Amino acid sequence: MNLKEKIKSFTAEAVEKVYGEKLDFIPLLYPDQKSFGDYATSSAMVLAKKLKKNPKEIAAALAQELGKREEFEKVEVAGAGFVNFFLGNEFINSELLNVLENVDYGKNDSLKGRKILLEFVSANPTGPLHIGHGRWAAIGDTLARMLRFCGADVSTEFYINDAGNQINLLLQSVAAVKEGKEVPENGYHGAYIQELAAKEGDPVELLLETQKKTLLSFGVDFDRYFSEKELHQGGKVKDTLEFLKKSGYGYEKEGAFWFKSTEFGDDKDRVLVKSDGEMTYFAVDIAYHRNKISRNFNELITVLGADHHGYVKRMEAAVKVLCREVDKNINLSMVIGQLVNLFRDGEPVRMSKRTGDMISLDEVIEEIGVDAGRYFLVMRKADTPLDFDMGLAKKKSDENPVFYVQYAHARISGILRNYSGEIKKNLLEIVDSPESRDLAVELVKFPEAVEEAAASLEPHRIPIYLENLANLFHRFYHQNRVISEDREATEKRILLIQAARNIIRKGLFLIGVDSPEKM
RNA sequence: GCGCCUGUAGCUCAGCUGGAUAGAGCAACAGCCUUCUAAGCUGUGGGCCACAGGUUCGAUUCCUGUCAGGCGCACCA
Repeated sequence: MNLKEKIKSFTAEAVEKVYGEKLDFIPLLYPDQKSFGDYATSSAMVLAKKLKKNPKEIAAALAQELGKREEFEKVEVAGAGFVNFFLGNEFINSELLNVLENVDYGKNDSLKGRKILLEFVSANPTGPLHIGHGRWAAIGDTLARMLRFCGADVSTEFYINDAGNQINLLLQSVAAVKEGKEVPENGYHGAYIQELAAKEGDPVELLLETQKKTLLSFGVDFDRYFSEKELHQGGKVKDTLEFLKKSGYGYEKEGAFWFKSTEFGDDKDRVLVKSDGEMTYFAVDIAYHRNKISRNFNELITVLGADHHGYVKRMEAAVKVLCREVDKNINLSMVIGQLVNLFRDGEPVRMSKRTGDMISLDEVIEEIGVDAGRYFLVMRKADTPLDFDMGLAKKKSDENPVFYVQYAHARISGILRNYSGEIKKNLLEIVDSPESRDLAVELVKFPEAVEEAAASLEPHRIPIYLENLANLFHRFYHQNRVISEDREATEKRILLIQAARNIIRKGLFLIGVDSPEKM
């Protein structure tokens, strides 16, 4: 159990002990002022209504009870009825020793038993990946790392749309170039089509290999690349349509076969088989999800570009129907990633889909590097559009947050290189100044920061945590000389910055960014 | 017209299932390197949290409406 959860349960116990009441939710927050402690709860205000008592009185009684816990130096009542918790140095110190001894501090089993299929990117193999795919890749891969860190069993998957209309258009476009003819109006026109035409082999395979290579160079690999073609070949799509028919959620109308998604809140029913006998993409995707479910996952997560969000409702509907077949309740979560606007030093970078002259993810990685790329693409909440300035990402200055965090790591590494000596760690009280305390408390909050980020599927919280941590380290560094004549102080500070380095490394690892020893 | 997302400092954004005087970075201004990396630190200025109602002891947070922007609304993928 992480510290936050622990304090919540302490509070719940105190409430029960003093008032015999059970609260279904304990609000626990980080106060915005230092004088209000490290954590605070407003439970007394919630209880006040229920018990028809003065919130301050309740808070006082709770504080009295909670003050007995050895984790706290003091527990105070403040304001209209807040209970403020101040962590004790002894407790902080003992937690720091855990950080030092356990390289995987923060690793937990809060999501143990959850078998998750995480699908992301899933680009059509009809062209090179662009910056948007980069965002889904960075978000998806970070999610996978976070969820695993919290004990979930995660399989990552890239669904290859290697069948259907778009593929035909691609093949026609390449063939046209080969024969020296005009590319069809609705075909693909990018420069890469020319390159493909000059090469031997299946254009789809070639493009897929290029995409895989791009992703690998971005530090993103998948447990499985799932081919749409295989679904068709195995007759799985037809089976699925059969099932839908039997389930009562499929019906024939005007020569087409429809899915009754309106039963589940969709705007209209959706066509699965067109009147010309062709299956829609949606039909095939239902078959894919049926396959996912048959593989015994108990949770499905899909990272989806905002340009496909119209698709959410119908897929949720489909999964509900599919669940009935196996008599299980499988949750489908969609993480919608808003689009990326690319800039170069404030000027928008033109992206023309029609001519295919889009700047590719490869070019972006080449220009700004993997670290800055991944960092920038996960640092914003997925549901806000991202303004990505390549000029800024390249800058090695304080405008650039990724360097700020990495620099903290490099600085610590530099100090540690300068120090050689034994440390008797169990004898020491590490926290010995306001700055060291602030830094230490932040380190101890790492587990709950990761757990909350994972539980809410919000990878952007990791960079935010790291920037805050790096800031606290830099402040500590300026106020407290680490290596000095004072041997005891030196040892304490070495331990503290070692702990900080462990956490920064782990945090950067979770977003797939390197931790340089030197910069 | 309908649906989803967004609207917080000059700019880019945080704000944890409703809580205390709304935060950070950048930009601006003023300081700090004979000391472990100045890619850093300290300080100052800067806000009707888009707007209007509602629920509540308490709303940036929840509900309704309005306005603005993004993205979707096919027997395309």
